[in-house]
Amino acid sequence: MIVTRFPPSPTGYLHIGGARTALFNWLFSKQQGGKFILRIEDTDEQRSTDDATAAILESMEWLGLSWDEGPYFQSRRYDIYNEVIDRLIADGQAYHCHCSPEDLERQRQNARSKGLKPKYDGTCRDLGLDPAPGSVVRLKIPLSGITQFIDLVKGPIRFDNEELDDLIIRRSNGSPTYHLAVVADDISLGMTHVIRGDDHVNNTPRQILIYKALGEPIPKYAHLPMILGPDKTRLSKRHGAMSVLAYRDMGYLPHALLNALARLGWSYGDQEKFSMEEMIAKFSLESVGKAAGVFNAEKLLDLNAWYIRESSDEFLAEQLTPFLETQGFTNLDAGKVREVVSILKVRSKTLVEMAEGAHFCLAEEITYEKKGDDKFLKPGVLELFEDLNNRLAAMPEFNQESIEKLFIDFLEQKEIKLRKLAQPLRVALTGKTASPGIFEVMEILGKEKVVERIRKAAAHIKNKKQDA
RNA sequence: GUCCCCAUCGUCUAGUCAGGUCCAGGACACUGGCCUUUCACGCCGGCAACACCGGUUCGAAUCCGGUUGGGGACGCCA
Repeated sequence: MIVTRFPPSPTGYLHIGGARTALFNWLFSKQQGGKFILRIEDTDEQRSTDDATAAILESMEWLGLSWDEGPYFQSRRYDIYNEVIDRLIADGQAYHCHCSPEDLERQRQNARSKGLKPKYDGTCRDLGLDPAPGSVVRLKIPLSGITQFIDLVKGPIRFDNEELDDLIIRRSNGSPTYHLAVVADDISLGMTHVIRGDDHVNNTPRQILIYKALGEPIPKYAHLPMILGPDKTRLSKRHGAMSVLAYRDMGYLPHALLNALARLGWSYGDQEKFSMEEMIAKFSLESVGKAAGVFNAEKLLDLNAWYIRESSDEFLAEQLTPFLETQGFTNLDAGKVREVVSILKVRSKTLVEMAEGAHFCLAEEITYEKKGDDKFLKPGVLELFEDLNNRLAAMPEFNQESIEKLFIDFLEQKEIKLRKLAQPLRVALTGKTASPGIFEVMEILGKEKVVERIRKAAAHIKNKKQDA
């Protein structure tokens, strides 16, 4: 059985790069009928926080990237790492090093000045030193030869062992370092596939060498291309909202984000939209591209609008509710929400936008947008409003069809075009110059509210006249 | 600096492994039009790319070499 994992370090929020890595691991394991493990890499006590861990779990749950095992916390697995390190020392594969951080800095400077790669010079490698305060444990890297692997997305990659130095596997404070912990965990959890960001390519030979020193089978590797900001540099905070939770709060549907992420680096012919089932069925590491790519926020927005349009009213009403609540609506009428959702979904790109669009229907009072007020609520419409309102008030049945019929007669009598009446009415009824169709708006509002709002608009116009 | 990786429209990409069907296809964005009670949706159209130079070949976006450009890594971070 194949086993994949997503191992974030809890030093910040889950951003879209990490989310994509998690998604690809998840897709691959689902497709192969394997197992997907979540592991929190919190060996850096200084920078790891519980808040970050919580945010990561929340993000994963919101995205629906469920894990089959874990979350494991590396900070609670030190016994495993220590056993591995001690074994390496006992086997002569690792040694105690007494060089100070200052020594190391000097060595790096030295190498750099000679135009070489900065690295440890191996001072303590063959000294047979005992542990001492401040000492670390290093792995013996072969002095020559090459280490190579076949990357499932990039193809064969090889490194000269001379490029590598004896990496530290146990810090002076006794804790294991990243490379050691990752390998020890991946061995103990039975990892078969390591799917991770491009930035780990250079780490791979070191990790392979740890497997070799341990005599353990080496997993398959797949390195995903980096996600870049619009300026083509590595994604970071200054590129704006990159946290998964920020997208949730901006009103994106998890499926839309997932779809956008999947298409960043992976493709399936010309297909742009995938249900989760399709994504799982069609995903393959082979069709992951090699080149780094820029995250296209506009495409995500378009995708989000599309998924909103395609979703059921029930689902959307449920998704929309938290947004309505943050906008101050309480005791929502579920039926009302569903109704307004159904006419709003074709014109909402995000749930935030949709919640704003729902105001006219859910709020008791509306306020007129200045632009619409000035342009359409003018004395010229007063008489139309009053006449129309009398007729509307007398309607026995108040639905789109009957309203439209009444309008046809009314417009004919007054000899005006619908557009002359619709815009002023729209402002009177919704406060805005853009809204769903005017008949839809009227039906959803109901006769009582419609009549009242038209009356208020008329009064408002008269007021303006007096002021002027 | 050293090593590793990469290179098709502004962006995401198809095509590259098995060279001709590609004067390069799709999507987003932008844009012209149609529809229309506004805003959207929808529909029709437009703009726009094989980084460069050599080589192999009857023929190269596709294969090879180099150049340039970009990204990544060089931590007692992960």
